[in-house]
Amino acid sequence: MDRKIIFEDVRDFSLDMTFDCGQCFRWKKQEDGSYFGVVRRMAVKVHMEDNRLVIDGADESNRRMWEDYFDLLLDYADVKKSLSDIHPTMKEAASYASGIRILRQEPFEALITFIISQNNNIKRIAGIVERLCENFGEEIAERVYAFPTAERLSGLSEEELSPIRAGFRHKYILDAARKISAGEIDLESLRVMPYEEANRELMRIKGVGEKVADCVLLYGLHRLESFPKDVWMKRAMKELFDDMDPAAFGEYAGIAQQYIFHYSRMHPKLFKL
DNA sequence: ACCCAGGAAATTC
DNA sequence: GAATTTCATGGG
Repeated sequence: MDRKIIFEDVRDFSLDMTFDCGQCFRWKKQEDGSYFGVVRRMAVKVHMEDNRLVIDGADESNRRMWEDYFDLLLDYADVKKSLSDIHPTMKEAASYASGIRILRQEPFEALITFIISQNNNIKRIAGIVERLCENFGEEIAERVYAFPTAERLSGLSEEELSPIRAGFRHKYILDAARKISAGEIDLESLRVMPYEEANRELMRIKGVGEKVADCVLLYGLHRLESFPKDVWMKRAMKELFDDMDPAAFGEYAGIAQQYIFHYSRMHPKLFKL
């Protein structure tokens, strides 16, 4: 346990909120309250000590990567302040979900996990993703698996995917893996592409519609202007924001979306009329 | 048994 | 082209 990275004075950050707000599916809470996760074939345990973020099992040489992953360079207090001015309910949601940060997940992982997310619930998504990694990801340590590569998945049949029990989504996963591994779609290029164009590019994959494409762009490519609208968000925008245009949230609409999503999901009674 | 879940494709109107 | 149905699976 001598390999560790410590980030000092980390504000506006809660591991519980960030890992449990539906943006990621592989971080697991441990008995001691820390979280265990795998990112880019690196397995680590993270916890907070006051305002220090501690990443156990990480090499100092990867400090920049982890800083990036947790989006520590963006001033979320500043973002929250400007978003809160836009709408009173936004202020309420941002205050409630104030510890959420948008992770920079791996694009391919975001693509596959959000394909799995369609017409599904978060608990079961996590189970399917876990089985996907155990069955087809490289074992990087004892009983610890990396997220499978596009190349590995592209060689599978629907039948071979059956142990993950994702049902009708198996063919979607295979189409995504094949288009990525063949280079037919280059996820990295989506970082700089005009938003609508990047969204359309992703929708060429079977099982990827506008909402899943929005999620991939937000969680995998850090396009913070993205505003995925699932059933919760549609309800929330209608009931709590009088159907206002999400574009009003501007360049950080994706962060607003995550605050609202978490706030809504934790207050389901708001929608029971 | 019925309904829903971070939707999208297929079908029908 | 817009509205509805279907698609696996599991939990409430």
